[in-house]
Amino acid sequence: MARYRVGLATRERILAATLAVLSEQGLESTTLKSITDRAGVGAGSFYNLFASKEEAVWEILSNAIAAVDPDPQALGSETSTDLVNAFVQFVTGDDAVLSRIYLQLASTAPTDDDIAARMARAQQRRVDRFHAALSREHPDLDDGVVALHAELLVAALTGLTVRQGYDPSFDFARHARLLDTDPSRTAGRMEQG
Amino acid sequence: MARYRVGLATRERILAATLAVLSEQGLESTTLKSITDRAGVGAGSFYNLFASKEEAVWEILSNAIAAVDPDPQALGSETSTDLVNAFVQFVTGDDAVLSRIYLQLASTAPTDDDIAARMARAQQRRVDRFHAALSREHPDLDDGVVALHAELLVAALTGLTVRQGYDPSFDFARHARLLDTDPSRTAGRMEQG
DNA sequence: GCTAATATGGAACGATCACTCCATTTTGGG
DNA sequence: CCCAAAATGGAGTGATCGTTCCATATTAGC
Repeated sequence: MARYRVGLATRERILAATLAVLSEQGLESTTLKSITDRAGVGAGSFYNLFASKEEAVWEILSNAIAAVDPDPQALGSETSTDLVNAFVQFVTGDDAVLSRIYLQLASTAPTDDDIAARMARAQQRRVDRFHAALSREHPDLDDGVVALHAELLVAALTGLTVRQGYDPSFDFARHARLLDTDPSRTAGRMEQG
Repeated sequence: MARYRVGLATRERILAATLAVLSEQGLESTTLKSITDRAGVGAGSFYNLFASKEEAVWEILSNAIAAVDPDPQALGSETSTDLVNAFVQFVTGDDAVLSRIYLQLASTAPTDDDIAARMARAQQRRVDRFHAALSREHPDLDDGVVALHAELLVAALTGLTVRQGYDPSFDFARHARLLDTDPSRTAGRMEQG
């Protein structure tokens, strides 16, 4: 759509405005008007560059999620602790509000199949990362056990994010770092149950 | 507001319709029109009985949350396993959709102080229950450790609920029942960290 | 510097929403 | 049976939303 230099520059300004509004006002208050006002741009310009409001929002969120990757090349050097710390960074770092928006989308997913599919993919990727790291740290354990423990770990981190959402004084990092990154005991419970 | 028999009956019909629409269509699609159409009632009748749409929705949600209580009189006889099972029932039982709506509200809470306060109270009550049960089961452990473990347990359950939201094939009950209800190892990690 | 492609702002559109207003009917205590 | 209070349906209100349309201005290849 954008072919002239001015157009590409405007596109960047709009994306920056979208990030700013999302961070400061949350998903619900991120209206087209709030974005275009912030960017100092008319609605016509916006729709000359984006197919829909959703497109701009997704572009920001995708970038935010990808940005918190401790090992972008997937070299297999990251530990489960690295991954927990990356998650803590995602939730408490500079763009913390985006993690809440991400969560908000996850909760509305059941209503929207498209969103549900995107969330499922992102979640699976994250669980796979934990799974791989845990396998490296505990090569002796059964793979099914490790996979399950990875699910439980990511779920706990997600749940702590929810908790943090309505109680800003909650010490997310402390709780996150106290989670169990050793699947051994989960293994014990599986045999028992 | 309602003083005649017909009015009270209409009130019940509206609440039943609200529950039905919430369950079948989710929070976002629960408009005033969808409620009144389902109840076979005009908007005027609705506002003769309820102050706002929110009032009806909250009445349904409060009931749903209260209904999944294993020990309503708080006699202190419930175990942590009872509480986990009650949570499983809340998420996978007949009114399962309500747990997703509950979660959806939790995620939008940061935007709305009133909702945030309600959610914080409900969450605290749940954590306290787990805390009390765990303390009964492990009277020897430090209270701070048990409190922290209760937080982690409820967070994990919440996270698994999110997971289930966008992947209906997820086996919530299995994962929930494999969570660690023994704070001992958490205690170990606290000393270490 | 000509010109077609692109960019721009903002009025206008149509849909949706929660809620109000009110003429009319129904209720039930005395 | 009376009649004030309560109940009722639904048209109407005003606000907000994403999106479209279009006249005008700017860009950049030639």
